[in-house]
Amino acid sequence: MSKSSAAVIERSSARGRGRPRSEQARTAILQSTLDLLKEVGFNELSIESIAARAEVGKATVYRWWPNKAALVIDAFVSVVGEELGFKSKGSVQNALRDQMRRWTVVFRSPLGRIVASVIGAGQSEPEILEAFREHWVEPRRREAREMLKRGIKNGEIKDLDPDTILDILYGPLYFRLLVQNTPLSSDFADVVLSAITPGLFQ
Amino acid sequence: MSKSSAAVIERSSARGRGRPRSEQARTAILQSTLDLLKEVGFNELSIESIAARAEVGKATVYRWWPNKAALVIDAFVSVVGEELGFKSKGSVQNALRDQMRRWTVVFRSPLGRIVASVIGAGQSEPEILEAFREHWVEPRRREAREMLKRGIKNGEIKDLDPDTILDILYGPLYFRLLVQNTPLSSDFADVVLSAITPGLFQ
Amino acid sequence: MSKSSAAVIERSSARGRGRPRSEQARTAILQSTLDLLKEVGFNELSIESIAARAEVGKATVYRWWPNKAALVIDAFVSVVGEELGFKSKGSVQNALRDQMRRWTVVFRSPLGRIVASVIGAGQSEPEILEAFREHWVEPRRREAREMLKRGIKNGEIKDLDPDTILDILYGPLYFRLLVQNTPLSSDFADVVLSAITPGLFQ
Amino acid sequence: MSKSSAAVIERSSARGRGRPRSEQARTAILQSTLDLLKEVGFNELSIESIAARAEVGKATVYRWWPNKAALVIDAFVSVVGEELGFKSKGSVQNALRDQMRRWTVVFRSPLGRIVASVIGAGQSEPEILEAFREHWVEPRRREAREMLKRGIKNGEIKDLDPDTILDILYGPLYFRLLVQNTPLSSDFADVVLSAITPGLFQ
DNA sequence: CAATAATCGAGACGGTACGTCACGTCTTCTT
DNA sequence: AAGAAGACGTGACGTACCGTCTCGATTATTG
Repeated sequence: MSKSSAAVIERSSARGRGRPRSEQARTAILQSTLDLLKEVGFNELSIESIAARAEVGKATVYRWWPNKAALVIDAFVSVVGEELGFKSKGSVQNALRDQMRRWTVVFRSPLGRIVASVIGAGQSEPEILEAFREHWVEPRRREAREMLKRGIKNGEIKDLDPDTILDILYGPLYFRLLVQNTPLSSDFADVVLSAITPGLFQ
Repeated sequence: MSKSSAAVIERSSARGRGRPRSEQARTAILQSTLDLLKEVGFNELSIESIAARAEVGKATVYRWWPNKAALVIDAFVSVVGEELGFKSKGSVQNALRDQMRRWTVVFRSPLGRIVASVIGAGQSEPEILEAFREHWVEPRRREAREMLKRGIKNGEIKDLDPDTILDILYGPLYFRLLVQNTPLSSDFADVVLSAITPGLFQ
Repeated sequence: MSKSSAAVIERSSARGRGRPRSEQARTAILQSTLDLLKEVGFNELSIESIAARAEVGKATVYRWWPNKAALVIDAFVSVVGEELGFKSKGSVQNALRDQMRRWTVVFRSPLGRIVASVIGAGQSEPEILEAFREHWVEPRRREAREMLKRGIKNGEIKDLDPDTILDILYGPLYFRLLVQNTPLSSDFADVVLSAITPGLFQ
Repeated sequence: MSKSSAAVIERSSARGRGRPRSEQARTAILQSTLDLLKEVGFNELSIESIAARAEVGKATVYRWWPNKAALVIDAFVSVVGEELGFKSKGSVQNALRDQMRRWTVVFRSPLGRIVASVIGAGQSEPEILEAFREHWVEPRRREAREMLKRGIKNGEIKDLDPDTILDILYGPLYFRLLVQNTPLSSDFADVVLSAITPGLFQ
């Protein structure tokens, strides 16, 4: 979390001569963005209101983020913690169940609405989607892929492409997050995993 | 197409005294909306540009649709054909495979981008999501549910909630449509179905 | 005065199809401009404040005037009455004295500060100066030139270029208006005319 | 040039402890100001662009000049040479003709545009006008006044207030400089002087 | 067949937010 | 202490659309 946005905005960077960037302004902007994102959603979110709430000049926002999309991504990334990693030490199956359940919790929280907003905004702005994949999907997939590969190697699960497996497992959760046809309960995670279990585990 | 917008705009059948609504204007507006939706996405879509392209007064748009969302929904609904119904007459499994494959084709077409735009826009505007479910998801689910119930009754598939099954089957397709991490090939439909088969079919 | 600004902004103009221009808005904008011009001067004058005071959208200002300069000129011209024409019916000499005296009065009034502002602004923006000459200098010169030509024809004054004569007569008044080294009294007009009399009248 | 800016900025002769003021920076700033004043005029002149062109920190400009007006005045004063003094040793009339001709040359030069800019800027900012009178008008008037008084005393010219005479003689030149209705030729100086001669010289 | 009435296009209206620019101030390191 | 660099909060710029409104013109039904 600490230097999360460094991935998007190159700070540090040789320490130039002028007045250094205000960390306070940066934090206030990201926080205001998150707050407003939750309150009004991406479409109604205006740079003007972000700057006003952060008590910051509009130009300071534009100095560091080229557009609303980049700012939203950065705010989003800055808040993405480690709470979604795999914690179970047991079988692959247990680890998956445990983590999928935790995702349903996250998806029901305000962070879930932000994730949905970001994917939604990404449908109009490719770079948002790109950043979403890079900063949200990929970091989680990296870990999951390793675990699945281990499972494949030790014969616990069938030899399928790990990314395909993950699309199948998490796709339904995203579907309910985004389409909201049915509430996203923890049970749903269990059902999805159970349904896939015979086809996945040997 | 005929009664498409009737769902949103209740046109009086009483046939008042004045000049009747111009069918040409209505069609041109919906078509311009679809075209621009494909070109620039929902966020960058402006009523101003729609009216200009349709060669129509802005007030004519506002007279018939209360906001951009309603217009997009109506345009979307007007273009949703019947081409996505179940056609196979064989087993449930074959019908599913056949239709899932056809969905990947649709999702790769311009209509796929529109579906994605509508879901995306729906993340900020609940009524768009509501309309998406009502006019897109539900009509297709109705048919699919019947088929699954038949499969359950005749013992071909396990006794699970049909909607849950459909979320599991189609969720991954929507995931790829929306997140675009991997191209949506027809093979993917087969893989999803295969993976779910042992857990679904008895 | 009534349709004075028509010279700058072409109104009337065949009566297009759309909603007609709001005369009320136009008047309020010109009046606000004059008021603010007197209060803060040309440099500190902002379109934003003009629009706010006129209770008008900023875009309405920009729709009709390309920039601050054009607006100031138009406001300026709209207030230029006929009070500066030649009224005396006697000799050319009497007419000149009478009018030069009246100019010193005008130059000491708020209108004088506006004239000075316009000339001042014109030093940075050529089109302001152009408009000043066209809408202020030239209309007055036309009349004066005729009178001088009559005086030359009937032998009252020497045969010099009328514009040169007028530059000599009015230049000193403008000098005091602009440089403000000495207050512009009516007496000064008399002194200038007296000094030039032996060289001008035969 | 040497003590030019002393009039505006009182530089301490006490020679404080720290790094002394950079003469190079001061010169570069004044030169950039003059250059840009010629190029874009007073209104479009920005401290930002002056500092950039002088390759100087913005704060360095603000440290020594309180505002744009003071800087322009200082730059203007720094460039005002002695080349406009009276050189002719003959009659007052010859001296005036000679000098007025030289003024038309100056007014057509870049310095003429600067003089015009300064007077123009002075219409919005009184201190500029004040400085213009003090540093430009008055030094020249001092000399001219003496000469006129001599002429009055020896009977060459009539007993009129010298400043009034000078306003009458130079007003028309300033008028053409500022209003630009007619090019400022040397001939014009002769015409003005000739026209005033019978009323001025005995 | 005229009168009435709702629609149409066009486009101006008061607004809001955009992204940019310069303001004058400040904070850092360098000279 | 002064310099350059450059970030800061502020506020106006000129533009694009918003959703509303007023026009003249058009096209129906109704008396």
